[in-house]
Amino acid sequence: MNGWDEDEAFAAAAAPVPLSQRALAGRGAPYLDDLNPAQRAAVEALDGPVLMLAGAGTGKTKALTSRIVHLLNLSKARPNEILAVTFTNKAAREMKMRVGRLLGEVAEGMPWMGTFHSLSVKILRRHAELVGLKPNFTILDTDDQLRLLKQLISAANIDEKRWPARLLASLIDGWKNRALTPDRVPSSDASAYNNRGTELYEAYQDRLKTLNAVDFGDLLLHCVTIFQKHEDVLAQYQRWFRYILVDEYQDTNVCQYLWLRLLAQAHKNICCVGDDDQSIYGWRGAEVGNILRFEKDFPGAQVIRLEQNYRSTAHILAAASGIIAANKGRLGKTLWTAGEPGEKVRLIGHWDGEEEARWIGEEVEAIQRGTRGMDPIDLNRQAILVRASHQMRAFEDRFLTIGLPYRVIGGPRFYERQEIRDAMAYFRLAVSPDDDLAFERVINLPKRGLGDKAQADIQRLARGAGVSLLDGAREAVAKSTFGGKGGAQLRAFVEGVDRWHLATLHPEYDHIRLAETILEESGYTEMWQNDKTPEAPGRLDNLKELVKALEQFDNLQGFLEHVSLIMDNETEGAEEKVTIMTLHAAKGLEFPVIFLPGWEDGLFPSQRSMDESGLKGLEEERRLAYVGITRAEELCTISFASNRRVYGQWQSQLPSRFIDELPADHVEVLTAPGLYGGGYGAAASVGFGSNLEERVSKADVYNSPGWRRMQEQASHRPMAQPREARHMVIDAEAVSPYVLGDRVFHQKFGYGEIMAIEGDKLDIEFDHAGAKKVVARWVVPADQVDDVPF
DNA sequence: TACCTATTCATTTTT
DNA sequence: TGAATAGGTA
Repeated sequence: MNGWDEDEAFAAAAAPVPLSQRALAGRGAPYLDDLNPAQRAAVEALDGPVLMLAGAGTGKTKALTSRIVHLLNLSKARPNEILAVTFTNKAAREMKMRVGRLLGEVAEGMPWMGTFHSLSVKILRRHAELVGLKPNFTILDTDDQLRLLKQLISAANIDEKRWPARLLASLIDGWKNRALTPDRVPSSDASAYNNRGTELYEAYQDRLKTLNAVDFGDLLLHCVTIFQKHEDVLAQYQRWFRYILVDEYQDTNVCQYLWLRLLAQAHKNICCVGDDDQSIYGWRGAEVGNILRFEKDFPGAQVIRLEQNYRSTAHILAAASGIIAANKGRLGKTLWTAGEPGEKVRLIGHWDGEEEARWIGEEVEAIQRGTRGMDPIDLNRQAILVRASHQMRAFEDRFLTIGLPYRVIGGPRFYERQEIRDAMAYFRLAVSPDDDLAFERVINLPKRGLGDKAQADIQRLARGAGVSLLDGAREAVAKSTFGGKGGAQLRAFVEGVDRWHLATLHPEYDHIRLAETILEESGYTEMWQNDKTPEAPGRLDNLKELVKALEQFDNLQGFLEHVSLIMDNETEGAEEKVTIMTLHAAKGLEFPVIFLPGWEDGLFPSQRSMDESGLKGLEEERRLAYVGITRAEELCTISFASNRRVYGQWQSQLPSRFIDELPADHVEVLTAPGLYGGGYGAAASVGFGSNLEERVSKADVYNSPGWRRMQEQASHRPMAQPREARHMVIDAEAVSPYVLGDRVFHQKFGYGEIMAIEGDKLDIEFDHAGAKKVVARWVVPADQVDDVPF
């Protein structure tokens, strides 16, 4: 973005001239001048169906947002008549922001810009009764869903060991993704889940209705059901949404496709943006077919291709194009750039996974310092993208050892974390004491001496009387069903919930204070404070953050209403760190420097993917490779290891078949130290320049795990480890504040004892995490660990 | 009820 | 290898 156009737009909007006037005034639309011809075509083709095929890094968000602004500018639609759908909250936020910037106003006036799910909630709340729900239905997370299914499974006398609840859950999700209500599940699926899948699906839906709850899949499916069964309702929305825009169309599933098609039928002004080459969520129900079929589904559709890439160098683009060319049935696009050829994509093989992590760590540091005539690139602008999250560990271990700061993206999202869900269950109970799922979740958390048996008794009581579990518990307290400790604690629990609930009834209660009180009085905070596991402090931190998040809402109700859909996990500080994440998580992002490790057949492409989905699976993996490479702006390094520990077993690995698909002209092959003949001078030979030689001394090579292992293999007997360096204490007092035997605390590994000190590196035997080598500044003395007061 | 031990089984995860 | 879960035992 070069900025001047935005300033211009801002200035124009600051004047109190109506948009339509401005459009007519001839000054026109400055945002149009900043578009390339394809983008401009996509922005100006306002009417009728349009498919915008936007390759990676071709400025699709810019086109999309300009298009919205253009619609408004030409008075084609009022802000509330535009439906703009994204998959993620992040994308929705960004779109809002950028439209607002172009418009010079806050895009608050666009109520129908959001994710499929949030928009569906909005619609569903208005018509809940049409699918047998009350407007205040709760949205279950996957955890609740699973717990519910487990109950149904055991009620149906099915052995959950042979037929896991997860299996049923994914089955049901799959049906919902395909917009199949229980009565529509095809007979070909009848054998699913021991022939009882459909039956349990129906039971599950009944149970949800009773609980006045929906799962994520229902949000979309219920809307589709309403649209299909109630023409008048559908017609109302059809009329309302004059223009529809969809982002990431290649990721839509059948249900979302129907949702869109139904809504678009009246005006047929639907613009879908996507890239079939970046469809990587097939396993989650996304149908590439939706985008491939677009022209058939919407006759007369215009197809506009955005092919000029503004992100990556020519070599990187060529490598990516070379890979993706092997896929069949593409709509076809050719990315090009007006920019420099840049560095070739680098390819390097390593002896094993540790070696690979070690090498990447050194590269990251070298690039950070500036290497080979390249300007220094800070850590924030470098990323390592892996196929599966377990691959991250090798890098974490290595980076921890050398003290290279990193951040891991992915893992459980904030609101999916156990402690957050527990706390939310308490809040839910306070707001709606009848929430049985919430009750079940926290009744014995912290432990109140109310185990399975006690809970079953409460269940029976409640069901017998036709009341909620809380009331059942109340009954049990009144009748003194439980003696001793459990009985007293149950009383306290019931009284507590009553008290909290009462507090929420006050029109102007202090919800932040109440939340704190609840966590305090329930003993939940205390539970974690007493917890000695290394995660406990982090969990307390998360709880604090949760309470902080409450500030943005007026009350607990409002918070609960939105949190299941919008809680994001973006509390990353400004600190400089390398990013480690999965390829999936990287979609839509870009970094100057990208490392793509683990390109080995079976790992990437993943064996499982190929086993389960055959050629389709392989092609999706290939698209993943394409996504990975196209994340890189300047430097992309692909690597593989010959040996890797898989489930604790050493396995020799073959380079990924994708590697041979890379166009050789755009790839520079590096030779790793310690690999095959690479040990001696060859370490620095092939095209690598002298930097490596400077960095990796001979001793390093000889000490590298790969070298050692090679020696072992050659001699058929284990080689002595070079132990002396590991256990020698070098001037411990001078360098490190620690002494052998000191107890320390580490954010990730918890408490441990120092076994050896080498400079600023400590060998620590952790209580739970085992022996690790860690840089001193990552730990604190055990007695200085703050008790995180809540 | 709670803890300890044996067993099982391992992708990707926008909401 | 190790995390997660189920089942047995104190």
